[in-house]
Amino acid sequence: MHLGVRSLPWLCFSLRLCVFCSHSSSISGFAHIRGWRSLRRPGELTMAEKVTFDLSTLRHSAAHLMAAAVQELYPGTRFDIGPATADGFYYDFDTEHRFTPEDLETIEKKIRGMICQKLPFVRREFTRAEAESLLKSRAQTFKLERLADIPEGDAISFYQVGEFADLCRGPHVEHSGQVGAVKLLSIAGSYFRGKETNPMLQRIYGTAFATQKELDAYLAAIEEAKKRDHRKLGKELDLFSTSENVGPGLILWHPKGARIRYNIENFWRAEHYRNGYEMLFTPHVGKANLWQTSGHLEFYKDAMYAPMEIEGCDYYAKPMNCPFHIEVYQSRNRSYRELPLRWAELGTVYRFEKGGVLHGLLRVRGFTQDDAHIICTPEQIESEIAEVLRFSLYIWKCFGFPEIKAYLATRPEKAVGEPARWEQAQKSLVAALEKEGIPYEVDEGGGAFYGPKIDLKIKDAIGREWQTSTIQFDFNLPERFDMTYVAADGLKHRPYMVHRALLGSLERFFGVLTEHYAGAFPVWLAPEQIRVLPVKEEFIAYADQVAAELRSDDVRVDVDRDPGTIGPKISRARRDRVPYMLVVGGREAESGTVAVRSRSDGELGAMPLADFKARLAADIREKK
RNA sequence: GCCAAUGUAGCUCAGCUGGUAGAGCAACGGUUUCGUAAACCGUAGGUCACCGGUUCAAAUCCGGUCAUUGGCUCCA
Repeated sequence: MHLGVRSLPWLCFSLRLCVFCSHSSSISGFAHIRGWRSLRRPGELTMAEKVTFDLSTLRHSAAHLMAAAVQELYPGTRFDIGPATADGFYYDFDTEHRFTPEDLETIEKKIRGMICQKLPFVRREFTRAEAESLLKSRAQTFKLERLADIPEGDAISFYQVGEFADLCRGPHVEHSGQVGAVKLLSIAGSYFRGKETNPMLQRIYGTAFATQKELDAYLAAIEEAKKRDHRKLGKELDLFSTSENVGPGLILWHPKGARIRYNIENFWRAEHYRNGYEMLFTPHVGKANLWQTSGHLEFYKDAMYAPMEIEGCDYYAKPMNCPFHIEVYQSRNRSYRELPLRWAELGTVYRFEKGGVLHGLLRVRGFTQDDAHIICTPEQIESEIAEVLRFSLYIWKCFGFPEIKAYLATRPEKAVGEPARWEQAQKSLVAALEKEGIPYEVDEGGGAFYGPKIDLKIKDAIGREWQTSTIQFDFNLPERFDMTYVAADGLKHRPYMVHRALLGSLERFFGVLTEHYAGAFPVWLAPEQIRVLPVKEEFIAYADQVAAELRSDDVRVDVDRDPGTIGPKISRARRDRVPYMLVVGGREAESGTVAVRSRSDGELGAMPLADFKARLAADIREKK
């Protein structure tokens, strides 16, 4: 009994099934019997086996197989949905049983069994009433809600594989053998329909590929990503930490991490000055009335650190820098002749993020924004945006991210500012994107309530995308703070204001950078650029001499003073991802040379120290 | 915040069904004097996240708290 239709636990409620069964045995190819549309029978699939399916179809089918396995192993489970995702699939279940990692293996085994059996995926259409009574009889409450979502007039279809039939639009592979290779990856909780007030379901994530080889490659990629995990590398390379005594989501930068950050910041500052920005410094806290005016207390109070009362006045740790920048603007009258103003600050802000969302450096409670505000006239806005885009691309190139994607986020339903201004702002964003020749996608309704924005995503060394830069129009704050400038007509006008962050948060960016370089920071950023390794204890003196000379050129250099052999020294330097090792012994001491070993190119042989310095200078200049 | 898992030496981890902790690396001391991916010997290091309970006895069982991890929700 290949189809298992007769023993259907919850589909078999109509005589039609019997009709189908008797016919299907004699029909090859597609069969249409009162709504049933069968696919080929398993024995006749020789041709179909060569058919390749869209990966997301295959994964969606894999999700059904997983659900089928779960239904069999844990009877009484209620099902929600099981779609394909970017790298795999999941299915949401509601069951008394709490899934454990061991269960994943059991379920996986069952799935493999079904794959071997080449069970067909069978589609059947129902009327709404039939579907409803079917789902009701099985107490599939979540499915009933999903059914109600299907618009009147749309087809209501079920797909069955093995013993499991699921309300589902499809499409699916023809039979389970085509699912290929499946791996279940993790268990997680997830709210029904993603709403916090709804019950929490158990979600199992997995992935599937047409072949085991592709699956293995994917799993290897996961392993590679794990090796690059900034939390692991941060510990291993002694870059940063958090402490229970300090508080979750608050980062302690260790000397080596701080060195890298300092290099990033210095570069950032120099480039900003070169590109017409000025720097501001503003306080970490401000009075409640400031946040009242800005609207933060109204919109984001829950996400702000609780106030501290000083002299009968509430002060809040800043969740944003903008109100302070606006206060600088408001410190005197402004003329159109001053505009545009481009004010930047590496401002550390504090946001009370919910405990469960914190993640290494990528999601924290205290972070430093590379924030800037551009205050300009409406006429200047387009060229200012274009300039920010050009500047961003340049910065990303310097940090080794040549591939950038842009997203234009437009007016959401709840928004401030007249639609005409939104229209105009969005138009200038598009014009700027086109002027810089940056391909972009439109994120309809994805803008902030106060204005449209462009988000940039960068692609790292192993192809992952990270959202970092954001360029946001703001119709809200200039109004709220009643910002004005005196124009040529002698009248007060409202300036345009743009928030923009390139690196985003320095903490987050540092995490991304660590993963991008797998901890092997390029010479210009590396906390320790050079390590001098004497081959014998007696050459430590010469090593010190070499180090001193490099240090006088502001090179970040250390000497491995361990009295041991050269092997372990090289091993340690490699472990610490030092870009250059200089091995020195009797030969080098005599000739005033260094034997250079590069992290990326291995042994380069002995060369005069001056030659090495030239090479190093070139690396730094080229940001290698 | 919600669901689940985890928390043992600086790091990576072992420690079964309860009988008051162990390895490797790192650190420190010594031996070795050595030329490109880890020499040898030794020493020290732990209120087993924290608090409470059960028990003659708790790293181990139970409850709570905190932190971390995988997700969900959120992300100005």
